[in-house]
Amino acid sequence: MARDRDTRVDLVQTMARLLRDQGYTATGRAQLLAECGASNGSLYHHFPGGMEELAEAALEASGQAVADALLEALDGAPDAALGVIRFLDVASGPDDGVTCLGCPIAPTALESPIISPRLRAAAARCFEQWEGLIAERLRADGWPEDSVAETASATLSLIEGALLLARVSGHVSHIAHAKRASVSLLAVPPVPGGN
Amino acid sequence: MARDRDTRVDLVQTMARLLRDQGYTATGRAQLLAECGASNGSLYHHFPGGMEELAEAALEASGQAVADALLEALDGAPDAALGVIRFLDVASGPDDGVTCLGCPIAPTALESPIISPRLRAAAARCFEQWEGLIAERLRADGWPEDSVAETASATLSLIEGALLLARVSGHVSHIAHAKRASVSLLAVPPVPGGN
DNA sequence: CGGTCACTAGAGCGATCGCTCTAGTCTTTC
DNA sequence: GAAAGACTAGAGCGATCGCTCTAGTGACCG
Repeated sequence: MARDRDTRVDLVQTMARLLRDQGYTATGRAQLLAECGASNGSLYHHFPGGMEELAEAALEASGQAVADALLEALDGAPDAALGVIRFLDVASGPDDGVTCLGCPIAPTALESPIISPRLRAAAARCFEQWEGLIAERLRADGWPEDSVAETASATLSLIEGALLLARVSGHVSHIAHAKRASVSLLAVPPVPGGN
Repeated sequence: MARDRDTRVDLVQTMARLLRDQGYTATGRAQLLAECGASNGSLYHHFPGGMEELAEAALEASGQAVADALLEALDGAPDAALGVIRFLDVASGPDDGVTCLGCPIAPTALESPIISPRLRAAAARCFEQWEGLIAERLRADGWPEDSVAETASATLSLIEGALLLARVSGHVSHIAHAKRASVSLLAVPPVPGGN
């Protein structure tokens, strides 16, 4: 059964990479099969639902990988802001000063609402999970409950936006700017009611 | 030649809407022509470069529309943070509590780097312009020059990320959270007048 | 009036799309 | 060794892709 696992994993990982680089619609079956060396029959054996089912599996795999990285970064940092900074170091990919891989979910997420409700839901689950991880850390740091969800949401927005801008513009500096912004965003929590 | 102008404008506006809703690759020629009632011949008369040229024109139109809204919001607000808040009110679209139209550039921008360098460049120009408008306002508010670009970048990241999350999740609350975050992000600059 | 030109309508092209289906090759199990 | 089942290879399907091309329409100008 080793052969089976390999092909299936190959399909998911290749699809995940293509979704990150160019989104769902732009990823044709022919390109996918060519790049991972699988055959058409294998694809429909492992994923009877076709491209959409494979894409969903790929989104889930990417989402979990990001969640793992985020959790590790947050756990290993003295406070949430430093955790976010550590995460962005990893998430922005190998730094060649120009290319930023960006979020593996966002491209598919943005085209999904009309194209495929199924993929939209999968993407939404990823974002929700990540936001939950950040919120959890804020709670552990003693943030007041009524500002936890709000701050976690804004932090994730900042991260996603920075990855988007960095990737499109080719300027990794957007990531650096987001890091510093996260410090002021995640400064010591204000007293409840101070707004 | 009013007829000419109308068809051309129709094409651009319909394309802009489709790009916002589903991105470039997912927008087929047939759908475009059906939704704006133009014929294939008209498309290639006005845009000899085909779908890609039309998409570039649509991105530019959308980008300018956003720039206009952003400038108006910033100009009419007492400080940058309130300007951003005003802008987000407009940019998130008519509020039905669920749907958020989102950024008209982002979907195409994210799939463009590999698909079409031309569209990537057009999208990058839009983001650059918007960031410039925010930076200008910060300068006018007396922000020290060495933090203007950085803060403008982070602010745009926050905006883009919030629009993304709101659209994918269907929770407009992400927009509200970004508004409050922009307040702490755009709090009074360190040393007014000093450098 | 006839000529010119901007514009539109839409048939038709080859290429590619996602997918189905059959035949074949493995590994496992008795 | 034979049967069974998991998996792969790849030909072929109808539909749709972006695009080219020709014919036709109507407004303007001499």
